[in-house]
Amino acid sequence: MSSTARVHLSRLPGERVRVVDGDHTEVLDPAALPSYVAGREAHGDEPRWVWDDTARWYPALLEAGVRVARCHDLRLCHRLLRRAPAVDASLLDGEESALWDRLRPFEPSDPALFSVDDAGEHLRADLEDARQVAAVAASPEAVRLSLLVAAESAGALVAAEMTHAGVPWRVDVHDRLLTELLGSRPPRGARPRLLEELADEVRGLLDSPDLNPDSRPHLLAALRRAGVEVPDTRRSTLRRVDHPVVEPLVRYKQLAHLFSTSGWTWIDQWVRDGRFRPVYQPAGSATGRWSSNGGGALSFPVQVRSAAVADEGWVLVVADVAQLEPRVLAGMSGDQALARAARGADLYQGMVDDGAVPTRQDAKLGLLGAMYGATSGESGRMVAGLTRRYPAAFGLVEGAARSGERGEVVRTLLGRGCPALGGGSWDESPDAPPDDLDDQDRHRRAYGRFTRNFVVQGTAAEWASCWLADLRNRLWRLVDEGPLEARPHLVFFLHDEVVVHTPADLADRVADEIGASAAAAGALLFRELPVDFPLNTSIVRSYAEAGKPGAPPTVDA
DNA sequence: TTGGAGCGCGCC
DNA sequence: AGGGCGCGCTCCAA
Repeated sequence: MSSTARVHLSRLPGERVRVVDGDHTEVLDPAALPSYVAGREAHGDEPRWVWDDTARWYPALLEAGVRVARCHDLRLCHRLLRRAPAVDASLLDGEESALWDRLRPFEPSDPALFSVDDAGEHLRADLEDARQVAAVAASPEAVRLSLLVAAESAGALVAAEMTHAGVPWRVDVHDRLLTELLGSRPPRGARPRLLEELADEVRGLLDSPDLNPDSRPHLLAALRRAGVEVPDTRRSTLRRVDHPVVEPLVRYKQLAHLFSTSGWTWIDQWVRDGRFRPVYQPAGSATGRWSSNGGGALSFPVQVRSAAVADEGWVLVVADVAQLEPRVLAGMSGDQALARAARGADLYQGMVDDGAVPTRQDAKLGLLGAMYGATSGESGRMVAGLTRRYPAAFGLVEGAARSGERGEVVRTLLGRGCPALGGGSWDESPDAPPDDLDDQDRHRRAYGRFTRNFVVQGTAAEWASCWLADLRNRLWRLVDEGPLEARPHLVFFLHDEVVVHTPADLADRVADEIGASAAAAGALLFRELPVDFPLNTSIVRSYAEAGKPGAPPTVDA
């Protein structure tokens, strides 16, 4: 690791904080921590703060106006290193290591630093950190793992900062939208007027006055009585049926979904003081992608994005990567031909221009099919032809699938290992391999599809972490002073997309930095093979205006 | 009353 | 027989 000082923070019984800085140890009152940290940051040496869980320590610092430059998140990295195939796991064993194995992510509902019967209260950050540093150093993949560990920790800082700042949210706009589509807010437990009218229309058309359209069995029975035979009530299934009930029923399902997932209850729960503050879990999924356990940050529908509106005099800079995963595949596999197709804004078109496929749609189907393990249909057929044109790229995912089918674990470019077959979290069957041979075979094949996708999705997540980490620093340097939320700052991240809230006069520079950090992330991960990571970037007042190619950037009201 | 499973939806 | 996730709903067992 670098010469950066590592300062270890641990909780002590009696609500004290132990600070270990090299040979120097002191004990602080938690209330004194922000000024201590601010003092160390101000000296410019920017130590690496080592703590058990960023989500536990950092919010209070941010609340006090203290931003840190770097950290090491022991819980995240412990998990990572435990599973990394290139790490000698025995180096992680030692005093308290079983407790680190069991440490759960910090929950925002917990008291910030101390809770009564919390085993973690006694965990020694300095001891665990020493084991992790040694485990990385001893690995043949030390360089890549160091990068991964740093990027993941930086991601944890970004997550806490985004929750702290929040997405600017106009409740009045959201409410107006809901009222137009659903009618005014109903009393608790009731349907809004327009939704109820649609339900009535469906009941009438199916001649089932008591039907609850939210109940699948009832709905299936009512459809059957009306002569509609369907295996399920999915929208795509219903659309194939020719019956007058289909149109109002599909509309009902759409609006019911909006009402329940993004309606007034959601506003009450997640929007405070004009900010939507989702809770992120960096590396919360098996592949290393972020997950979210609050606010539905990963799925808030396009329909309500118009309520995300920049503050007066500010704008949102929205940027997403075009075809992130195929580009990552090109980079990690070293596939020269695919990398060549990836020069420029549209990788799929690049494959067409390359003469590999007749149409853009074919390119997309074939590539996605290869990454997801499609075996049949149009997608499956495309894969065969493309394998000849892009042998390294297609060979890489194919190899990962074979490894999985043999029951082996696979790893990402930076060394994250996937969960073992039957190990639990990759699917819902913890152990107990099926006794039936056919089932066992199916199980292995499913695992092969998982490992196939894991290598690409996981490496894409690593690219995104590096992107975020670099962008975070660049944004911070754009302005000389002021707390985080008074400067250009990240407010949202979703796999391959970022949103930055910034004073309008800095928007162009922010857009440049987003592009520069994307290029930097690519160079960092795939130095041997330059792959482009072009962005669709919009400067908008409202999130809903973003992402329309050709739409003029609107900077005024 | 509660918790988990399964469904269907939405995001990538 | 296409990967990852969260969430709200209904239904049913405890």
